[in-house]
Amino acid sequence: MAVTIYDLAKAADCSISTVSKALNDSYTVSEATKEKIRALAEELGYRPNERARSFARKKNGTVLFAADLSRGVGFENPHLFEIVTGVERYLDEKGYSLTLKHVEKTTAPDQIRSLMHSEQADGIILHAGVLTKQLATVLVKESLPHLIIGKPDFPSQLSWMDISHEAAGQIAANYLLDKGYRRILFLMGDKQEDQISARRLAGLLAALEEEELSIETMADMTDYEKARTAMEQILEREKIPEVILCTNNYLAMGCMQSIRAKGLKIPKDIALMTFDNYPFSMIVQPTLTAIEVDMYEMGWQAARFMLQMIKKPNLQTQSFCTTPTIIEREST
Amino acid sequence: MAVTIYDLAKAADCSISTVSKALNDSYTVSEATKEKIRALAEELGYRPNERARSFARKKNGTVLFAADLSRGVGFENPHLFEIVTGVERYLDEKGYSLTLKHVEKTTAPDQIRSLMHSEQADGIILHAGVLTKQLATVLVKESLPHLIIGKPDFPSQLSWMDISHEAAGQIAANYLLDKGYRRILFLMGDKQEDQISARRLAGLLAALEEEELSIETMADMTDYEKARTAMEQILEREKIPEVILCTNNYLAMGCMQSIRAKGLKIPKDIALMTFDNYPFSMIVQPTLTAIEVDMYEMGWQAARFMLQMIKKPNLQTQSFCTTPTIIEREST
DNA sequence: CTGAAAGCGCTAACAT
DNA sequence: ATGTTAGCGCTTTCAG
Repeated sequence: MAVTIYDLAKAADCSISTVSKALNDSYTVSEATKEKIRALAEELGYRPNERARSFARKKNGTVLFAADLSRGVGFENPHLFEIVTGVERYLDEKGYSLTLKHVEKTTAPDQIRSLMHSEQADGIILHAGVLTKQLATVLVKESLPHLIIGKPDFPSQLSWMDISHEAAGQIAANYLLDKGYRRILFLMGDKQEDQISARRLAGLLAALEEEELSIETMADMTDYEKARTAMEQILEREKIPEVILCTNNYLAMGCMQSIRAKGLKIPKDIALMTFDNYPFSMIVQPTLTAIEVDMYEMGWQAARFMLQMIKKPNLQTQSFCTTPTIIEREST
Repeated sequence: MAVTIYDLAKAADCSISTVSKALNDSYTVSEATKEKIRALAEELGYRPNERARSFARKKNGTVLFAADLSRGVGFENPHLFEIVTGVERYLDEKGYSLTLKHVEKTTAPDQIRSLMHSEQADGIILHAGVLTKQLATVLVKESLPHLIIGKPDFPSQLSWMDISHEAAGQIAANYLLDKGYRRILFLMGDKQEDQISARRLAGLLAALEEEELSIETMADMTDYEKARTAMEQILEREKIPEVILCTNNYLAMGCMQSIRAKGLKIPKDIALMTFDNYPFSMIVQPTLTAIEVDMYEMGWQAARFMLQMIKKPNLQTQSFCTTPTIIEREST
């Protein structure tokens, strides 16, 4: 049997409460006995039983991270795991644990209510992908400590956190302006689906308007191949853009293909820049200048807020995390 | 306050032990009272307190997944998270939870000993990347329920699980032979570091030897650019290979670049195939035939073994998971 | 088939 | 500064 607080008390010739207090560094215990008990604990290899601890304290020291963890998500959405990583690291630093949980959009409200009521965790961070109004109601009404990753697309009392894609757009525009680029073409994603591109564009426009400049855009660039053929046509123009800004690496790759095929040099003849530092902006030739959004950092911040909310349950957080940074490379 | 087993007992006019048994579907309780209690539980919105449960049962229903979760790992190692996903899904199905934990190679032995002794989890799945002999000793000596993801590179009594890269090699070779390809060139990774390529080669050779064929290899293809330039030279030959097999998508991308630049057609003039269905084998033109290793499936299996070992602590598992499959596309 | 009672190992009033 | 004691909410013998 593992050594318990009783064994320690016996060995230290004191009561279990003194041991408990000593180990929890209570100020009502003399430094001398604390020392003694700590030494003894070390010697006997005592490890407090976390189960008993959670039970007595009525909290777990655990936060839940809930998202749709369907097969393939590791590949399709590495961002998600970068966030998870940041969350875990912060929690770990503060003595908390991270429990990862798959939930599905349709069943999430019940699942989450159940998980929280059964007190498996002290709070929950959840990906906006599984959020519904119904779930929002549960979260708010039952005042469950929560934080949504991603801004909900409906008004609510929810606590959430999101990357400022607008800021990313501004940063990108300012960088390009500084570099002397004026004729900019922005390749965006699906017109309906891709809200992120739209928000980036808003940021780009905000920055460019200050200089009374405009920007050309092409939407519905949903994959590599579309970008490649679009780029082919663009290069047929008499006057080509000075720089192509892509909303993701795949599009950038498509552009690069066409630019090369045409025999043009990057960045001499035309520059190329992309949002997201992933997956190949650093491995292609030339390496691509990219606007990176630091998902790890966002996870870290999210965890920080989460713990604050666990401590102050009436706290509400609604904020943008402005973490985009430029990684300057050879393509601009 | 949340509704407890006492409230239920009062409502059902019976003792708490009967309630407990009813809810745990014990056969010593009549079907009638079970029904009554279940209905009442539903009605009152009773959720057993998991903390109390774990405490009383002396187990958590939690398994730990430990790996090095440094910043960037979500991007650099999506495989890892695909495994995690598979693990979580299996555990969830069996009523278990997954706790994700960052550990570092150097401190892992202490961290893990501490985690397990404090009974935060019933078992631990850990990534071979953080495994050391010292840790192996801890795991074995203290007979902690564990499973290593990846075959340890030293002999031990550890339980582990790994993808059969040899099988993947064989599968690849057989596919190519069936397709009628004979002159095969295999682009491998770093000669020292990349054990996986070596194991794939072993499988390739095994299959080819049966047909008394050989294979050409080029090692130290550590990135896109190396593959691109290597490919340029290869295409200068009088007699070029019939098919290029790459150990990862980046190399394939490099090859593709050169093949196109030379004006050759894939697969008419030269075929291309790659290990790993990621990240761009499906988005390039032509789409690439790939040997996919199903990491999700491996995670799933790993979780299955883990639960077995939790139930039978003296069980040992050392096995290869043969999950590679061919995804045939346009490039061959 | 049901109930009484003894924990599970620790925390946190409260008393000394 | 230290000790006593009553839980935390549930499971699990053991009687009945």
